[in-house]
Amino acid sequence: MIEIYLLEQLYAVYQYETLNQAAKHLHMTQPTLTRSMQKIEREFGTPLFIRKPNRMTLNENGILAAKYAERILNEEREMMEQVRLNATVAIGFCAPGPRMVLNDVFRHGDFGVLSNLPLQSNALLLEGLRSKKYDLIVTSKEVKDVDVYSKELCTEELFVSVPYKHPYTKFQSLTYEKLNGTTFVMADDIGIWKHIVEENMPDSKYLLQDSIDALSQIVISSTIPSFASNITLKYGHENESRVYIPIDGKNAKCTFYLCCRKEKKEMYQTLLTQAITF
Amino acid sequence: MIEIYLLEQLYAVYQYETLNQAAKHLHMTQPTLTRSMQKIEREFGTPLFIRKPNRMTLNENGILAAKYAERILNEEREMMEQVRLNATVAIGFCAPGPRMVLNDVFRHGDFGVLSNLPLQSNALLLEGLRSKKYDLIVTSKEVKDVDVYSKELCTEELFVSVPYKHPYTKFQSLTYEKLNGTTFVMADDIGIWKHIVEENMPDSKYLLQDSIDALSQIVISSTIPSFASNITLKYGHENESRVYIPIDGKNAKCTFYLCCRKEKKEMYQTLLTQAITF
DNA sequence: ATCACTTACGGGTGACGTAAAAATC
DNA sequence: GATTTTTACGTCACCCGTAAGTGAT
Repeated sequence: MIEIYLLEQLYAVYQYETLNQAAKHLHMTQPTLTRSMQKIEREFGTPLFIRKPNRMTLNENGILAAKYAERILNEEREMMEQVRLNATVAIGFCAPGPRMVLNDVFRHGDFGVLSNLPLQSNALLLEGLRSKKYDLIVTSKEVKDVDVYSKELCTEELFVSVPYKHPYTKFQSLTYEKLNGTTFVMADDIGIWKHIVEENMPDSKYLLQDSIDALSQIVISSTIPSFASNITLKYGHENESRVYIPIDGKNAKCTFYLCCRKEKKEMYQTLLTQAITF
Repeated sequence: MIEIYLLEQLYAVYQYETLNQAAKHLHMTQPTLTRSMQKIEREFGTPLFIRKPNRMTLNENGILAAKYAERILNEEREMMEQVRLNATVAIGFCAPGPRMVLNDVFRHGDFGVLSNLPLQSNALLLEGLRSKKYDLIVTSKEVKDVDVYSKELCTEELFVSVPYKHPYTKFQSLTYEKLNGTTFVMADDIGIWKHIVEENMPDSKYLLQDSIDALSQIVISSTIPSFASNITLKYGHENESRVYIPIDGKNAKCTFYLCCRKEKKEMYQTLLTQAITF
């Protein structure tokens, strides 16, 4: 039995011609490769190299072995890809909050791999679910379609994030009316929430950030109010230098529903029940 | 990267359905398999089994992975076979002595694998060399064919082996004439030597043994004379309870020649020069 | 009680890196 | 002197077996 790691090393030596070069590409040292090549020869029970004091060349047999190695490595790569693909559950989201929830479920559970697709509107999600682009979708409204099984997943509640000395910190809670007109910094890609805040605070200005890193930087180093939620706070996006104030009113809450095609209900049964954490 | 040994174990679990059975066939313990299957799941990043307290079943994904594993294992087996085959040098011998010599050379040198073919007469060897059944042959006569390159390999000298108190032990050396009529125990498969001793000691009886083990047993536990040679003695077939007496005369020596087709002389150059040890 | 799997612990192999040597260019 | 391969040495990971534990039949 010749292990994959040896075949990988043999193939690298075949490709890069010297142990030195091969070692560089494999991110290891030459002596290790020397030993590996000796081991491979021992296991085949036949020499694969023509050895001269400072030159090592694959012989006819070594080239044959290297070509087999290439085939096997490709098969192995294909196996990894296909098995992972087969295990991937495509879930469409309308907001980043529920994505955090399910990411957490997938990380700790036994449901395979969650593919990371861009956020979409409820309508597009439902269309994608029907066309099997998605295995599951998370919508912000209950779906009453006969072909679709849906179940409440979680409720996200909006918070305003401000620095310690900000005037808002004297309130226990806030409302959209009070906040309307305030300038916020927020991520661009937050799905449904963008419409919600823009509709409820039409006079506010929103400094949209493409990258989460950029947003974090600005939140840390400025006094501009920002948004958070019970979900983002739970999953470690809480900032020590900020105070989080809940927003009252039913428009500041959003309940999400996890949906699948009815015929797949069985398949995702465990997931559908286990995912309920809020 | 999933190593071959893990794929082998996964495939065994697929075949034998329980860890218990698979472990038995793999000659290992269940806990080891448990850990291996956990490791494989970690490396794929997705579950491959449906786990119940005392039952583990491959899920759809696990079956897919197991089938890939089977393919890769077959490829690996094919690689081993083909590379070894490609490295095998088919050598035909007319006697076991030179085979020991070359076996030793192949064991310690870099010439690949020596295939173990039955002993043949010089004529059949030469025919086999021409028809490419053999890459090399070892004959007991120099070959003067124009297509064949031959080189002296070694000279084997015959000894008689007798127990310590045997009457022959008073002689420094013996001759065929003196020995003729003696009963010997000897291996059946000793090629040319069988003819040599039968011709030179026509009145002797030969207790032929098919297996080397049987011969050894008889040599150890009886007082029947037997044969040996400078070569068998060198390669560890010497017996503490026996005395070895050389046989005089040119018919008790045999010089062997290593031959290849002339066009292959280059290829076996190193071997041809390095093999000369007697 | 037996079976099937998992967890905990300890040991030995071996894969790796570092250092240094040998040999060629 | 630079490059390439090999050898020597020490370390750490990990693969394995033993023993004990959990849960189901």
